Formats: sequence, C-alpha cells, structure tokens
Amino acid sequence: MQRHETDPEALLEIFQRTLIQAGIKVTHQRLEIFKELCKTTGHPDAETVYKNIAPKLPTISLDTVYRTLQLFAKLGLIDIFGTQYSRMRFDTNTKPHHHFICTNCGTIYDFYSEELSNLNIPDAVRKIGEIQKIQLEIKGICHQCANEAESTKT
Amino acid sequence: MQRHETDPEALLEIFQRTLIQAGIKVTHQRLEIFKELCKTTGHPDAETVYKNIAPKLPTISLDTVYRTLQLFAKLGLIDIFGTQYSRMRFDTNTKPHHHFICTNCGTIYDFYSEELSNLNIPDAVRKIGEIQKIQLEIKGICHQCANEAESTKT
DNA sequence: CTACATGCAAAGGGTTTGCACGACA
DNA sequence: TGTCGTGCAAACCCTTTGCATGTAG
Repeated sequence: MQRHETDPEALLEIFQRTLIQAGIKVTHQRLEIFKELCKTTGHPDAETVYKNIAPKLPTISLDTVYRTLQLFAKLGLIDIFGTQYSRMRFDTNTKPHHHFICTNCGTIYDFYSEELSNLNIPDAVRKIGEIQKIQLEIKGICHQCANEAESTKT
Repeated sequence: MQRHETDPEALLEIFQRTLIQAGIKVTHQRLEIFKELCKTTGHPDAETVYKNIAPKLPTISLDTVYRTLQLFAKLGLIDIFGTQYSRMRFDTNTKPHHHFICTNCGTIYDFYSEELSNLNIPDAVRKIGEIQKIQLEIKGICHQCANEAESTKT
C-alpha cells in the first residue's frame, strides 16, 4: 500500500520514522529540506530548495541539498525527475505517439493508440494553462533488459 | 497539417526541401545524421548517433552532431527530449497524479483524474516490457507565463 | 569564389565526490 | 564519545561556444 498523506504533521511523522528505521540521523538540514519540499508545489530543482532554506540554514551548501534529496529518494520519501537518463534524446517520429521509457537502459519506445490520443482532459488542467501536447508516459523495464538480467543470473 | 510520413525516401525528400527552403546547406554530415535518425528507434542520444555514423564519417565530431540536431529541431524535423529543463526536480507527492509541464518556465503542475488513472493500456505496450508507472504528461504554457508575456508586451 | 559549416579545444552549467571538521544519538 | 553528516573545493559529465580551416552552392 502506498502512502497518500497530505497532512503536514502526518508527513513529518512518517519522515522521522522512516529515517530512524533506516538508522539515519534526523538532522536540522534534513528536516528543513523535507519541510521545504512539503510546502512547495511545482517540483522545485535543487537550487530552488537551496535558496528557500538558506535564510533558515545560512551555512548549508548546495551539495548537501543534492545528497539529502538523493537520500530521500532512496528512502522512497520523494520522487526525482530528470537526472538518471537526462541526456538529450532525439527522434524523427512526428506522428502522435506515446512513450514507454525503460528505467533500466533509458531506451524510449514509441507506441500508438487512438483511444489514448483522444482522452478527456479534466477542466482542472485548463485552469493551469494552454495545452500544446498530450502524451502518455509509461515507465517500466523493457523485455530486453529483463532478459539480460535473467541470463546474467546464472 | 502535420507530417506523418514513414517512407524513408519521402522523409529524405522532405529533409532536403526543408533545408534548401531555409537556405541551409545539405552537407554530407547533415544527411548522414538525418538518415541515422530515421533508421533508429529508441530515441538515441547524441553520442549514440555519433558512434553510429562514425564509420561513414570518420572525422565528424560530437559537437557537430549536437549542432546539427539542434538545427533539425529548429526546422521542425525532429523532436528533442530532455535538455531545456533537464535540471533534476523533486517532489513529495506520492499520490497517483499526472503532470502539466510548462515549456516556458519548466514548472511541473500536478493534477488528478480518476479516469486518467485507470486507462486501457494497449497490448502492444505489454510486448515492450513490464509496466511500473503510468502518467499523463501534458506540455503547454502555464497561465502565469502567459500573463507575464502579456504584461511585458506593452 | 564566398559565405556558411565543420573540427578542434576549451569553457560552461548542473551534479557528484573526497576529505577533514562538526554535530547528532 | 564514536560515528555519521556536513561544508568546502575540486572533479565529472554532457553540452555549448570561439576560432581558424574546409567545403557546398
């Protein structure tokens, strides 16, 4: 079962418990970084987090923010977008299509579906902004990687 | 109207015409890079393209590949994923949700939809690999950016 | 022939790492 | 008090840029 909490206090408690269970110290920096993340919407980048907590922690450094965020991700407290396979990728496929992204090798597979290309978009989205492109993004492990893992087992 | 060609020759013709119309020279390098992209699936990164054409163009350099790919993207011949907002982004939202990504400021907005969280995934996808996570990714311009652009016009 | 494209090498920006000091349990 | 976490600075990787030479039209 997944955690679906939104209550700040509940989140903080989960945070503390998770760290303690993992034998990791609950430092001032880690606490502030986590609180900052809970507060923010818009999926901030490391520098934004850094700037926002700087008033409270004047001596913190950007690399601590990075290290802490990676730690949180390992503990399953947060999600990270972007780095693991953040190299630019290129393709000539200009037909409407969707993506299957292998989280192991980074390969992006295209697939097509008329149904998925004609989805009902909730009104909430129009309140956010003007839509240019809609794509389904499916993450998983491609069979090729799965097979390689299998054959390496031996 | 969008281009939906798959025939290699048709693609090459469009390629040549597009470059000529834009007053851009059809060099050996550009041609090979484009052909390589047409041939490949899996949205290669710059280095992969570079390695694949190296046998044909032993003196080509990686930066030419980058420059050429950016040029193609500007001309609308290809799509690029990843660089513009490739900084890592973090969030604590572990509820099932979808993303609206502003292509101007890079902000990621979350939205929710029960309907969209229970989509029919085509069988073709299962042939690619094991699914871990399904998210809709909507790209566009958020109202905040649109408003700022408006007020700057003056 | 001339302007544009390329190759080289070095710079740039975001992220990661090694090391010694500092702080939590 | 011992061990883990932090800050500093330098390294690292991918991508971009400046400049002189090469080449398509």
